[in-house]
Amino acid sequence: MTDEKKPRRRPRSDGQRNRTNLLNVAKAAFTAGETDIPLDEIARRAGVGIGTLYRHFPNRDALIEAVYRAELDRLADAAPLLAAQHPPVEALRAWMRLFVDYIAAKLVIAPALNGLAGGTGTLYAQSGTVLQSAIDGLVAAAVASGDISADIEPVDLLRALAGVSNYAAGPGWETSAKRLVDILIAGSRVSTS
Amino acid sequence: MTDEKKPRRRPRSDGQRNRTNLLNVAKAAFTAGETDIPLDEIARRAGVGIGTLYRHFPNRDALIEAVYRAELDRLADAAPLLAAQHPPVEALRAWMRLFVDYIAAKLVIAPALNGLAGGTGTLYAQSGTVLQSAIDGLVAAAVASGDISADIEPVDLLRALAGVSNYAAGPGWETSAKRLVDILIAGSRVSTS
DNA sequence: TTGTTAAACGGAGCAATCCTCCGCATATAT
DNA sequence: ATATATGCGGAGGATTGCTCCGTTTAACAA
Repeated sequence: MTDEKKPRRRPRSDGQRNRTNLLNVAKAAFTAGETDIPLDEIARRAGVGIGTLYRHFPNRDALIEAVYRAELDRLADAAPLLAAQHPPVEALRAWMRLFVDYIAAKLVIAPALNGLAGGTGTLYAQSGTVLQSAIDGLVAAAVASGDISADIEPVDLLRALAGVSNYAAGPGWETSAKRLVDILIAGSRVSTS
Repeated sequence: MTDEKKPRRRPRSDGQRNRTNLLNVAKAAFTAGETDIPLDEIARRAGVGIGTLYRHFPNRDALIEAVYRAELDRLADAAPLLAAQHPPVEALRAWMRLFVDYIAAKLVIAPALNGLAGGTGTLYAQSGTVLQSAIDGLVAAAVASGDISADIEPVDLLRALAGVSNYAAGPGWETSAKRLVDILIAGSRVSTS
């Protein structure tokens, strides 16, 4: 497997520009709830040909994943920052709330995302990792400080949060989601019984 | 709104039979992970014409919802049964575990289901109610017995469980899901701090 | 049993969408 | 200025969702 990268040339500037254009347009569309928008339409709005879209993103799922990944990376990056500013348990809570805020900010990538899950589930395996490591650190710190139980698996919390994004509809869902965060925190503490 | 039903005749037997046939075939296909199966194929496997499928279910989403609803009803029906057999908190825990089991039994209707959420979200509003009332009863009993906090909104727990179904992939997901149930129960108890 | 009628059936065909293919244009490097 | 690899663009084949309407058949009455 000689998998070496040989960048004989620098990547072309127009290519980069078109790529980010496509991502922005797609993100805007998905955010606006137009999850079933034809790909031709996305290409048109971005001012490129359909062929260009398909070169950058070989199929619909790849495009969705790319949009999704970009946002998740930003969310993941917030974790170490919060860890530096708050005591462990509060950092964890804050991050989970941030997760909720992301969904509230109409960055509802979840629905689009879930369409993929039906296929292989590989998307989660890939994209999940950045969130995974983000929350891993937060939980590890809280365990180390003796605040929450060592039995807690970070992925459990992630699953719960993911669920929120699906039910993210109807009035009052946001307060409900934040209550859930508190329940999760309370349930994760070292047993006081 | 004269919304009266005038069943001038009894429903035709072949109609009923074809309808259940379609539901069974669709359920089998979705369960097997073929969420993207063409509707023509479903009709073929059920031994009916495509037109028949579309009369019973006006579009793909309607078919998915019908499959989904049938399973959810069964899950909801289990709630009062469990309530009669266990103390309140344990009944709640048992029901939530049953929820997990349903997903484990490859009744993964969730992925298909989530595809719809992107649209209007009305599906959740409709189908969610049967689960809602099921868990409402369980929680109310647990609150009444003084075991869990009155602040708990049942829907919060439902959201979390729904999340599990999305992340239902990879080895060990099931134990993770059951751990989550325990966390939720622990977090819902009357605060001991 | 036989006739009548409303209900259900079935599949050809239209429209929309996904994605491929390949000749053309342009940015990069010499 | 020239060469060439990289990226662009859109026509078109294949697939799928859904509609429409003539034909078939089960339910009911006499």
